[in-house]
Amino acid sequence: MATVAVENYLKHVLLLSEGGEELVSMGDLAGALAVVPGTATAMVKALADEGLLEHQPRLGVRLTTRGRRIALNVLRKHRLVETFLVETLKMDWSKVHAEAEQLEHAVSDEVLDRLDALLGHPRQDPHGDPIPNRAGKIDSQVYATLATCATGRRLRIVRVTEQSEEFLRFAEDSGLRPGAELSVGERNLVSGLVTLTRTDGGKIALGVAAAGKILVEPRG
Amino acid sequence: MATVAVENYLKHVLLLSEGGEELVSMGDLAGALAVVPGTATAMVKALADEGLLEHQPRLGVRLTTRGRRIALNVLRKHRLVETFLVETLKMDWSKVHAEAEQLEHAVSDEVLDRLDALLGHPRQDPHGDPIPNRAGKIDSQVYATLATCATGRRLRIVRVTEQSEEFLRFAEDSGLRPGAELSVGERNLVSGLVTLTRTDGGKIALGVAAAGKILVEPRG
DNA sequence: CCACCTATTTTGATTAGTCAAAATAAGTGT
DNA sequence: ACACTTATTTTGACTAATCAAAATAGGTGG
Repeated sequence: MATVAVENYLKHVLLLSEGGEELVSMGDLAGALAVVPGTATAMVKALADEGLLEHQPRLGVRLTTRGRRIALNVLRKHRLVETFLVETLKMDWSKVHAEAEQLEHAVSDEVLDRLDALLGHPRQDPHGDPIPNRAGKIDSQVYATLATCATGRRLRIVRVTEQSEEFLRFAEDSGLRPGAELSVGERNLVSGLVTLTRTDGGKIALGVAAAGKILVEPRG
Repeated sequence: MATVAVENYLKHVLLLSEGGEELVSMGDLAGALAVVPGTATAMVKALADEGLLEHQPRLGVRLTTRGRRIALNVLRKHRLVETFLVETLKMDWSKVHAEAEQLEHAVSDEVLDRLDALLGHPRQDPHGDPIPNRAGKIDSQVYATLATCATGRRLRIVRVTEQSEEFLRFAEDSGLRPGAELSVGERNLVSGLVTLTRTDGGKIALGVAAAGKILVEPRG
């Protein structure tokens, strides 16, 4: 059975490869896992020996089919647990990521399936992140962000791709959660400022980096 | 923060001391944790240095106040999680012990409190084991067992003190779960056999060791 | 009192995961 | 082509938790 550390390495390789087939650099992986680069190299070598990922020295890593299967299962646990914490236990969506980081390694497949049923087989978690189904299939639709979308049009927030508690608390306080509707007033590339208008007329200013974390679709 | 191993050592010292103040022998502790005796000695020495338990060499160990506080919190998590798995997720009570062994180390105090509220602050888990409250207080009523109680009287099962899946499946199939009513027909100390009569008239034979795992109170 | 049995402790090794710091490989610009 | 920068890998050391097996300490029975 995969240890907690192994599950975390595989999960982060999956997240960093955006679901695609690109190589993930050792630096990015080490950064995501908060370990020094040498540690990541050592661990990656071991995981490659186990056949869970493919290591191209000095270039990066990519999941094997087996590794991907495990990573998707961990991600499914993470996101279903987050959904449970918000929907059933009424926890604040800014806190559930940290909780799920622990629980994702302790929840069995049977509990997972029962949670899934209890919640009505949700497709997204509270942040709008897609939940892989039991077969490991995951919606990977590409959305525009508040940093890249057309201005003036009516939009709906579909996803917030940032897990830090501070960011999410800010988003919550500003009404920027999945499902909320708004439009982009103006975007100043020089100052890096994006101005939003909520349906209630309220205006919010946002840095372009933060705006890039918020995915939207045209309302319709 | 206490590691998983530390939490397990403290929890098992608590369980083996029956809530009382008696010393727990190293052999019993090592057995409960499924480690060799030398491992338990080493770990106990470390925990004593941390001030979590008191080690009397060659005699045994006992929890300190700090160790007891942690152990009770772990036990509370274990039993509330079991209750959640049975009540909310409708899992079989014979399986929830193993699940809770994992989850008890991953559930935060905040999630714990919300589970407690969701379940309506239960006093016992599905096996009838008392759940410590948040302050660490735990019902420690002494009950008779099917091996020690008077024969002929009408009884109610209050608790089944054995966690193994096989035993619990047998108990379930025989209608021996907390709340069930029955009486002890006869008890043969020579053969070690206990005969039970259910309310529906059905008879069940049980070894005296198994009978000792089932706690009862006079119905009334 | 001595030999023996049993529980406990010690000692030496092992594994997983980690860090710090030195060594190396791969560009990049001049 | 050469010196530089930067990412990656290697090396050596450490911690937590464990096992196997040898050493030891208490009783217990004769």
